[in-house]
Amino acid sequence: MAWDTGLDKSSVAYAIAAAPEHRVRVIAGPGTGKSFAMKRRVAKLLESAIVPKEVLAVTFTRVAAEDLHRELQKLGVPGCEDLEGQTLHSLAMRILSRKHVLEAVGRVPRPLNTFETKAMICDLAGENGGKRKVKKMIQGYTAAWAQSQGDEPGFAKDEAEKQFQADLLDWLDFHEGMLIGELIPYLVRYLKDNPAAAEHKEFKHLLVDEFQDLNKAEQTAIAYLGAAAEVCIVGDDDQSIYSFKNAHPDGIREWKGIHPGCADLEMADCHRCPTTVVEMANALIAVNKNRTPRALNALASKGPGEVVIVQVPYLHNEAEWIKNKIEGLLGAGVHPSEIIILVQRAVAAKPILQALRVAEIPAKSYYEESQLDSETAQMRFALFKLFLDNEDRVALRYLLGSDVDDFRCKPYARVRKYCEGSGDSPWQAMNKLADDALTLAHTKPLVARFKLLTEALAELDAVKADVQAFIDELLPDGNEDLAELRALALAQMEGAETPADLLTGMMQEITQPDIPPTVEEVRLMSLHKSKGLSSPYVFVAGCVEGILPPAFDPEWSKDEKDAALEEARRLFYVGITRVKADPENGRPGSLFISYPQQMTIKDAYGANVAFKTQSGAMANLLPSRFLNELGPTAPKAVAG
DNA sequence: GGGAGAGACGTTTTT
DNA sequence: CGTCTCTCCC
Repeated sequence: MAWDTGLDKSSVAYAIAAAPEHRVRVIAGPGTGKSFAMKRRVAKLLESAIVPKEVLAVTFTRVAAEDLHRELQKLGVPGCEDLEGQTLHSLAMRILSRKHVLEAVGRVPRPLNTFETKAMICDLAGENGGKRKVKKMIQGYTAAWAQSQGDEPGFAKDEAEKQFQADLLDWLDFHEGMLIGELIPYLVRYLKDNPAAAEHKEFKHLLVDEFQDLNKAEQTAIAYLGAAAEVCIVGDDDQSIYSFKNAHPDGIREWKGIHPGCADLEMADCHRCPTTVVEMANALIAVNKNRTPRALNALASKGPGEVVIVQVPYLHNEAEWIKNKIEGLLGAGVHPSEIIILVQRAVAAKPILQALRVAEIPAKSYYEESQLDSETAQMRFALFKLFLDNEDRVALRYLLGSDVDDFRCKPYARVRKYCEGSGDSPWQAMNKLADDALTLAHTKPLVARFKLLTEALAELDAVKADVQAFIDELLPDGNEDLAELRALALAQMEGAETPADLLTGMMQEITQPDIPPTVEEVRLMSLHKSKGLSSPYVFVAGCVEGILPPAFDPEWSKDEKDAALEEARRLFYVGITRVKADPENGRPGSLFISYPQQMTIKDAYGANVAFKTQSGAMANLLPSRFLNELGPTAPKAVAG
């Protein structure tokens, strides 16, 4: 198929695919068909004899990257099977792992899993004012990196922070690991310090999706990688919802000004939502002051759709109402996978999931704790890493303390001190201690723990030739906490000849549980996770002040509060524009917005929902202010 | 290194 | 309101 097959020459999609400029910015509202346009642009590139390896298509989330990848595979243009859709993080990992880059950067790109950082936090807590302070300062450190352009983080405002930063870097250096938040900044620093590096010319074409979700460091990485290439960025500042990772809508707004001669294109026809929803979304987002005025075009062919706004007395009534509605839909022949429920808080999601389960409606909640999060599973996973590489210092450090609250930080500090003096690695030192070739005071429990670990490793080693036996040993059948991890390993078994082959797939799964592309259930998720999805039946539940928008930190300035409020409004905007109209197939596009009058004080505290008054054990809630901002086309709220 | 009692804090998320 | 964290004491 030629890249322009069926493309109207006057359409924006055609203009995007064909834009000859070296810099192209596309602002594409929800449901306007940006992936379609991007695909066509890639197809055109391939047809003009561009080598797939020289095309870099990146997005911010893995789900989006996989979508993009799948879409690119389907192009049907020669070479498309070699195209990759990837996240910026996976690209950074790949580049930082190259030998010459490793040497230039001087840090090992071995990212710490969240559970592994717990050991690090304990090690750093003693000297740095406790765990809470340490966590805060880690946050500050990565935030400073994220906001920087690849200079030294330099966030240390006082002696305490300076000391902490030095300790943190020492720890990471000694343990040969990296914080996830350091990956992109170190890539940037490498590119900045090595202007002659081949990586600057690795790509001839960059396509960046969801540009509004990139933080400053990520934007800078793109700028370096794309300096000698043609760059096309796509995004929508009205859908910028990741300020907590320091992404900022200004990045995409200012991009045009930074690149003179940049083609600036806009996709505004909403091919997804029913007209009522488009009009509501337009009214809502227009309330934001800090934005370029712009509106989605509603397409009459989509029909008006169906919108219901309902208030219920209690949180559990909301669950009940949603369940009843869904039962009705399923009875009318709707498939569960056509329904998504968006809730911004786990407490609000829980009763809904329960109600659906009781009614035997297949449902999946992305708030549900996965077995992979259990401590048992994490320890087994770390043990696996240590088995594959005894010198994995992060894994060893974690395992040496993972069975106790303080991670044995004091005895471990003695071992580390010995290592730094002698040049031994922790693995070597622990072996000497275990063999009585070395004695260090107050390390008995630590050594006892190490002996348990080496026994476990020896048992794994004895069966390593047989992958099935290996899995049985590492993840024994019948252990409830390990069932999921075991299933995962068994699923990877096909084609895995050695234990090492197993790791890659499992690693992926444990660190970032997949959202499968095809689902059979009703899905419950946060508004963030819903980005990129669309569905004929969308519920947005728990629309009360304190959740949507969330409560403001009293420490914030007026500007900070305004920014948070505008982002929350964008989040709601993203949520309601998930609705997909398909009138020809009996799917008009339905949006159900619900909110309870009361929830228990316990839930309110837990979810950080602000409330002023209470009646008995119940907190009185206020309807979200956004419900009044949906304009004249929004139906009146009804009691449910 | 463990237990009791007081105080802080609570959301969304990227490898 | 509950859970995690810190301090103090043995």
